[in-house]
Amino acid sequence: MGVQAASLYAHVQSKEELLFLIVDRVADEFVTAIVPIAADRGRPAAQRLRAALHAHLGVVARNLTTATVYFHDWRACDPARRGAILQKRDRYEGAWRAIIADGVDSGELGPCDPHAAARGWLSVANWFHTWYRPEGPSSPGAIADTFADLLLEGLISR
Amino acid sequence: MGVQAASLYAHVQSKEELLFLIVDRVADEFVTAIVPIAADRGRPAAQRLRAALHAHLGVVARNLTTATVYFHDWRACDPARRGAILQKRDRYEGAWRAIIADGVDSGELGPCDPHAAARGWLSVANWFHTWYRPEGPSSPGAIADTFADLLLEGLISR
DNA sequence: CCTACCGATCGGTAGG
DNA sequence: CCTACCGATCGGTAGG
Repeated sequence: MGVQAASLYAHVQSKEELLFLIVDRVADEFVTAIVPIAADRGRPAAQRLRAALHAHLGVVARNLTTATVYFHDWRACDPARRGAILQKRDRYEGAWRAIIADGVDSGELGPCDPHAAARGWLSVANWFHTWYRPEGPSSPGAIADTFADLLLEGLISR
Repeated sequence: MGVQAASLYAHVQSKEELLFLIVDRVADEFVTAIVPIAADRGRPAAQRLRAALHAHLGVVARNLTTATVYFHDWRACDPARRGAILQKRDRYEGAWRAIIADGVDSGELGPCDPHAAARGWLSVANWFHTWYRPEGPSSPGAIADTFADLLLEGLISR
């Protein structure tokens, strides 16, 4: 940022608060991005899952540095702040589970444990930041489509 | 380890060397675990992928602490050692891609980009260490089966 | 937002 | 493997 390290303390009380401000902002971006998709219960679950993956990879791609801090260092927050982050993460992951549960209830998706299935989608989504490079050949949107196809249709030929 | 921090320097030259010894050992475990599966080209690709996921989650579950260091901190190695780690990782991920390519060639798996498909499987595999707890209700083997089903058959009802 | 500074911790060494 | 120690870095404060 072109600023002396000591100057940061005019803006934050401690290094730990700075970490929390970064991590909490990313957590909010994830929640904000999925809220409209979670609310759109009339739409087919497959489309909503695809949209959620698009949204997630978009948040990561637009905030690659801070998203990496979010995934890497949220555990380093003090217990109270970590609790606030965990609540937002739980809300976010709950939205994924609810979308899958909707699809299972309607028969659109095969019978499955929404918790386990959401974990699969979130694994792909959360691992993304470790390998995505903006200068690479594929856009986050194209990558989201590729993985949505894999997770919806599977690998087995038919 | 019940030892003074300074005493470690009787065994390692630097903190960086200690990091490398941990990370390199985990990298070797991954490679060793997949070699026989990669070599077993007569077997259906779906079975080999399932076995590879079993093997991967087993390595992580049996080395939860060091595997976490592996995923979290391999980038902190100095460039030369980081290169050695990357070579092992590339060899490991190449084995996954080869299994998928075998399945695509034989028609057992649908037409797909083995690179992208392997990335999906490896995302699930590599994210595992962030949430797995040995005292939890599911064994690594059961978890591997659940995810293998999801990735092979997909979520869509049929 | 910078300079000057402080105490604590950290990576590492010497000597036993 | 421990004690005693060293220089450098780190988180943070005071004063401007």
